[in-house]
Formats: sequence, structure tokens, C-alpha cells
Amino acid sequence: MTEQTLWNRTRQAVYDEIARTAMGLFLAHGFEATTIDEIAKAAGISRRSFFRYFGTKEDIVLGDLAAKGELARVALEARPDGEDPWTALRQAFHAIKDVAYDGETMLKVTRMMYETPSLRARHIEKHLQWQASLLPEVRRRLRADATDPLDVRAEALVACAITCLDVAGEAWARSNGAVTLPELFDSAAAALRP
Amino acid sequence: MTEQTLWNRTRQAVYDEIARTAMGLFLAHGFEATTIDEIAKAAGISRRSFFRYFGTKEDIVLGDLAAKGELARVALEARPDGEDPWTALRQAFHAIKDVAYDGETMLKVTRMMYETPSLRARHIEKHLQWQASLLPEVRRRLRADATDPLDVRAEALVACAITCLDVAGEAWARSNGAVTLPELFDSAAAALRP
DNA sequence: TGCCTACCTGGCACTGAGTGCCAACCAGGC
DNA sequence: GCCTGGTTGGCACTCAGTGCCAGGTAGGCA
Repeated sequence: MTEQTLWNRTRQAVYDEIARTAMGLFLAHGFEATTIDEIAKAAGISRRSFFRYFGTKEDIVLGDLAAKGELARVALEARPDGEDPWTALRQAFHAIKDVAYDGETMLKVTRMMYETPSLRARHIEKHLQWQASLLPEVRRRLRADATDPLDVRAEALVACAITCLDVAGEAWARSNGAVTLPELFDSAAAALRP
Repeated sequence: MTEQTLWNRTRQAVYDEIARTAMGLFLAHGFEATTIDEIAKAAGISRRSFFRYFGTKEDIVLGDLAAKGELARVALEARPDGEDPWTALRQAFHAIKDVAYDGETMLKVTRMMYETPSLRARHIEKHLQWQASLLPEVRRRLRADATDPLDVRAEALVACAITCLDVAGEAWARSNGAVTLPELFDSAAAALRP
């Protein structure tokens, strides 16, 4: 982890402040309708400085997604060694929890994510990084040969598990929270193995 | 289908010419390194006119992907009624054939697609449209209730079938064509039901 | 105390994608 | 010959994102 110097703490505070401000604007006027100039102005920083904290506008919304992927990887590696890889993946994904906002806000943010094309695209892009980070462990469990061009079992399992999570997320956003995300995820995953 | 007036035929010819020219530039200098100004100049049209044929640079590469989705939908609807939905999806995807370029070029284009972030993102976006278009038929076969927020079986099946195709495509591009795409797709799909 | 270094900041200029608007053009129908 | 629908190029604009530079500020050190 990054050591907690004064610099880093200040930086983190500014980062959080920008994210908070921007999210408020997004929820009030929509993601696409909010320009980076507006965010910078509202957060009291220059446009140029904004890009020192966030590479793109999308990163504000999807910031902690990479961290969640690491959570899933750690959880997967903690699953018992003999467990069926697909089951292990399913269980590992239950370790992912959203704590950034309260339930109502989380629903709004999720809906925004699935409805805004550029956000949706970046979201999936981050999932591709999850895939890369989970792949080695699933390969190990399958005793798969990474050099065999025909053996795509590990890739397929990981990618489809993530896809199920995505399907569940979209259904959750549409359902207005009538059902829980883990419930939906299990329902999606079960559909593949009747 | 659009009726074949003189206007439409001319328009189609220009469209094809732009696509051909642009693809040549992409393969020669890379997708991101090629600007729209360069494409327009090489194709002998104005920058403004380019955007009347293609909404984005990515659409040049992914142009016929929507048509392929329709191909898959038609093939799915033609599968026998009693067939297991997952099997029907698998078989339907075998109807998708690439005929746009010769094998070697197709490999290069595919590799470019998987390696360029913006292309990859749009590619997945198009796949989301496939999902929407295939969903009703799979729901019908599952006798699924579209209003039940917990029933995500159809979504999961369609999305994962597409994901398998995507996994297969990436593996194919990486393998330099050592194995065929249908082979890889079957291998990926089989991994989910051992 | 004063200097040096590291890091941050705002501002400016630039590229490149994508859009709105307008004046000009051209083929076919009446 | 005129009208109409569709097209074209050009101009100006917005917005995202990057490179560069000059200035500030905190902390370490002599």
C-alpha cells in the first residue's frame, strides 16, 4: 500500500472531494450533460488539475472497480483447492460488496452506468481486467496449459462468471432493488447449469 | 431492404470506397494513429462528408457487425422448437461467417479489434445489441416471464453465449489462425457444461 | 536562516472527435 | 424552366484529453 505521507493524505482528500462533487452533478443533470469544466469549477480546481486525478470522466464513477476485482481474486484464491472452478468463482464473487453509497444512491448510480453508453463500455473494459487477474488461478485449478491455443476453458469460465455478474447488475438496476444482487447473480449462474 | 435507386447505389459505392481506403490506412499505420482527416483526404471526400457515412471511426471496422447479429437471430429462430435453448444458441452462432476479407487480413483486423481499447469497447457494445435482439426468442423457448425481475435465465444464456464467442475470437486472433473459430467457440461453450 | 529538491498547481496552446448550420449543387418530376 | 429532396464542402463550435511551462509550497539539510 502507499505510505501515508502528508502529500498522500492531501491527495486522497482532494480525490474524494472531486468524486463527491462530480457524482452530485451527475445525479442532478446526468452524466453526459455534465462537462469536466463544470466539475472542475464546482470542485474549486482547474480543469488541468482534474486530469491529474482522473484520467477520464468515466473513472470518477468506476474508480473503485479495480479494487473490487482484487477483492474477487483474493476471495477466489481462498476457496478450497478441490472445489469445482465454476463454484469457486461463484462463491468468490459473493465477496464483492458495494459500500460507496447508500442503497438508493447506489441504485441511481448503477442505472446511470448501464444506461450511459460510454460508462457501460468502460465498465466492461474494467471487467476485462478482472478477467486477466482471475485467469491464472482458474488455469491452475483446471491444470490448463496456457500455451495450448485450443484450451479456452479458463477464459470461458472467468468471462462467463463476470458476464453473469453483469447480467445480474443490470437486472438489479432495472428492478429498483426489489431483489438483491447476490440472489440475481446466483439465478443467472444457475441458468447455465440446469 | 432499401430499394435500389440511383442514389442508394451511389451512396453504397462511396461507403464501400471509404471503408476500403480507411482499412488500408488502419492496417498500415494502426487504428489510433490514423485520423479522420487522413481518411477523408485519402478517400477524396471532405471531413464533414465522412461523418455522413460513418458516425465514428470505429464504425468503419465494426460496420457489418449488426448484420451478423441479425444472421444469428434468424438462425436461432430456425432451430427446432424442442431443442435446448443453450444448444440452439450454440448452433445459431455457427451461422455467422466472415466473408469481408481474406484469412490473413481478417486475422490482422481481428487482432486490431481486440488490441485497440476503443474498438474493443464498441465491439462489446454491438454485442449488447445482439443480446437484445436474441433475447425474445430465448425467452419464448424458456417460457420465461419477462416481467419477473428475478428470472434472468434468458439474459444469462444469451450473454454467456456471446461471451463465449468473444473469448473464442480473442483466442483465434492470438493463435494466428492455428485453430478455427468454430472449434474454439465449441471448446469455450463446452467448458461451461462439463 | 537560506537553499535545494520534490511535488503540486494553474494556464496556455494544441490535437482530434463529433455536431450544427448554411450556401451551393444536381438529378428527377411536373 | 421551376421546384424538391438529397448531397456536398466549409466554417465555427463544443468537448475530451495532452504537452509544456512557469510559479508556488512543504520538507529536508547545511
